[in-house]
Amino acid sequence: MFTVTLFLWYNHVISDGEETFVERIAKDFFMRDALTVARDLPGKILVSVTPDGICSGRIVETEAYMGLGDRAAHSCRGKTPRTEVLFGDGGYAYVYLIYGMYRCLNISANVSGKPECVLIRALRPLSGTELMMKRRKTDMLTNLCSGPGKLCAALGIDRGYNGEDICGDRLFLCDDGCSPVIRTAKRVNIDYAGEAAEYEWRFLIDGSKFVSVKG
DNA sequence: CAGGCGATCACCT
DNA sequence: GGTGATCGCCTGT
Repeated sequence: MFTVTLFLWYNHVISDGEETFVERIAKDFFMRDALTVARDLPGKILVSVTPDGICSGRIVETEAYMGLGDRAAHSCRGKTPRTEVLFGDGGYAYVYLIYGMYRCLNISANVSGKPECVLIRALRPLSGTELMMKRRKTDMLTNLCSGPGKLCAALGIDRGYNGEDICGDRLFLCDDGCSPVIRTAKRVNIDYAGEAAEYEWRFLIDGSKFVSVKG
């Protein structure tokens, strides 16, 4: 199994005893349109640091939400208290409660005034799997982070993370040079969005066993 | 200020 | 494949 230990004071990981340097992803990565960011994120490593421990996983599935013209986007009808963070600069977490009991993690994209974001839909677990298994009450690796609600539970992300800097101390992303083959699909559970439901704005690592739903 | 509902998940058949 | 859980947010009165 691929195990990673992250040392926060250096930007490197140790993978199966071999040291590999990684780059922390900076704000400019997220200051681009959400479609570009959503396509570039699969393969990158998401890291969560909490008092209980450090968890990380490789992003294997994302969706782009394009704001004002996108009927599936929460921000399509303008600014509300909930969606306020989307109207700021890219690179901040948008975390909301869905179906009364689960949370979804998005990263705001593009510049201030363009309320776009990328939904993180699934991870391949890398480090901190024991902690994630404890939080999720399952020991099945392919079921640990295979959905937006699941990965938030696994990483300990609650609504206190809304507005959190995605290049910060509690939450950040790394690039270890992985450049997987990406395929597209329609976004999930947005049947209400009319024509926008047909757009192929979901991005997955081709062949990954860790995605949420096939499509 | 009340009512409807959702960018999901787990469990059932 | 079908459905119930569960609650904050948004909309329309």
